[in-house]
Amino acid sequence: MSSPIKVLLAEDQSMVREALAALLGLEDDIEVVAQVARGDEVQAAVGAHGVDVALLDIEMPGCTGIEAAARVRREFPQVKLVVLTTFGRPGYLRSAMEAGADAFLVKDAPAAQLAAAVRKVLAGERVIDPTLAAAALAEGANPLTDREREILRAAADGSTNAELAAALHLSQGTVRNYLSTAIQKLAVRNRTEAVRMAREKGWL
Amino acid sequence: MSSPIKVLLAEDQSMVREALAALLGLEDDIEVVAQVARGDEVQAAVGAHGVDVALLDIEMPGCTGIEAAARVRREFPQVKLVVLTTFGRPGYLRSAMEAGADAFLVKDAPAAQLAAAVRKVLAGERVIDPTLAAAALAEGANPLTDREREILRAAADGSTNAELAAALHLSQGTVRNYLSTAIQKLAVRNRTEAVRMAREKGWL
DNA sequence: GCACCCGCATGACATCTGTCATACGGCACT
DNA sequence: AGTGCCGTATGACAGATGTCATGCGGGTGC
Repeated sequence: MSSPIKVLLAEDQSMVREALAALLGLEDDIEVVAQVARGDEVQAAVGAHGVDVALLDIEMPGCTGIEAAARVRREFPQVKLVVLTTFGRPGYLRSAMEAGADAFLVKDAPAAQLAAAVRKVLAGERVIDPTLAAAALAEGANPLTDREREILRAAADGSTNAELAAALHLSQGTVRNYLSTAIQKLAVRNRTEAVRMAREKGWL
Repeated sequence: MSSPIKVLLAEDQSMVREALAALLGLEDDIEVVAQVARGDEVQAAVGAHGVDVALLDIEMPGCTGIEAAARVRREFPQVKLVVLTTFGRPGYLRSAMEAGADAFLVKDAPAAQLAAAVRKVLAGERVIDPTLAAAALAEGANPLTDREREILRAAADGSTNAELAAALHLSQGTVRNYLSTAIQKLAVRNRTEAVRMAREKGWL
């Protein structure tokens, strides 16, 4: 074996992050050289430590792991990217792949797959749960327009049409039209269900 | 040192669970003797392994860690209970304490606190984040009645009044009345905000 | 150039939601 | 026995929400 694989860990919950570090630390050929708790610190840390593989959680403050992946891919194209997430949402998988991820793992997969994925991506392989890949292909692409997504996201907290209109500088009628088309595209019956559905699919 | 502290780990995401096990495994005086992925498997596992400390995540299939804690407390009063959660919701802390938990940790606390908490509860101490304890005391108890909570929970997925009425065998007007009083108690302006607020407080 | 989609807007209409007053039986506490 | 809260219910009303038709300007693709 030559020098160990240098890994960066990005995950906002300290306890989980450090636990994953402990797990990877058990492997002789892997060394966790950096840990960050925010998406917007990933890029700098990758640059500073000569990282081979970046392990990115999706849900993080600062920016999402997917956004972070895209940035690293642009600036350091040789760095391998593993996206790790709690939720196996097909839409997440799709965006992760579009951002240039080499592997996509869900946190309820067995722990052994983590180290295995690190080694595989370094060998040039891609690692994706086949079930999830099938689901992502089956459900097709996100049918929502940018505006519809924006409004759904803003409506998620229970804001009224009037508040949405004010926040997004739109007329109230326009807000209602967008919500209405989103509701139809998602085949649901009101904004609450629309938000739930979009979240579930990873389209939000 | 006598024999190591026997710990049970209950957490549904395998990767996180096994990572936490790796973390605790680094400690000489702690041994993870059992791992379960469901709340309803905790009780049996505690009985089968002569566990000293049970480490319970709240969000789990089967039953919640809090419910599991209450059951273990009833059947095995000498077992120490550490509740571990992603969300530092004051209402969760309150219910965990009422269920008989000895410690309450949030996952974004430093990893070192985990092993420390295990040792402390075994020594008879209680471990609670002081900030969270203050918040729990400041906000008072859950103001919602059983029925209100039940209806809020059912309304969370975007069901209409008619559906709620059918599901809960109530008249539509009654559903609206309950939602209305819940909305007022939570000082919000519609059901969506009410659900969000109740979730945030850990009252749902 | 012409279709087509997107973003934006208005107005009208039907339905859903939230509020309020009021009522009754049951239970708990005084 | 009286007071008060909870669960349940009804009816009426105002305001929010969802749908539909229609319109306009800008961009993209053929």
